[in-house]
Amino acid sequence: MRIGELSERTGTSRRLLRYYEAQGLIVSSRAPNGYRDYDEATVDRVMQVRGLLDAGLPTRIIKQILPCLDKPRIIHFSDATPEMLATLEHERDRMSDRIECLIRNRDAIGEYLDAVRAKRAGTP
DNA sequence: CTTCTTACA
DNA sequence: TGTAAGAA
Repeated sequence: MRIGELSERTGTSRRLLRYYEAQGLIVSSRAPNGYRDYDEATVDRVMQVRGLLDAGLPTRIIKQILPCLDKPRIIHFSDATPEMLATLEHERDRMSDRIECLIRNRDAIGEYLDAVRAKRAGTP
């Protein structure tokens, strides 16, 4: 498929798709007309990348650990160098911190909402 | 019409 | 990351 379809199917702009490729996060072949050509698996790969990006990981880290997370949920511990393990542990901890931060803010918003509702229900 | 590359008030 | 521009 061409970049337009991949863009629609992944909800990612063409600009970003080309950027991901430049960063080595995804790959593509070229059609005779020069257009990028992606295979089905790329759709999942982009979702994979987006998930990692959304989790707060920088593209440079994703580039080096993506080979370890080829398929969703399945880890390739074959090429697990000590550096790689350290990086993964670090990122895992960062995710945990982020999760805690998110929970705090989510709860703060929840409390605010409850307070507003309580006031609205008490003084109509 | 779609994609490519390059560049930036 | 968006968008503009010129070419294919």
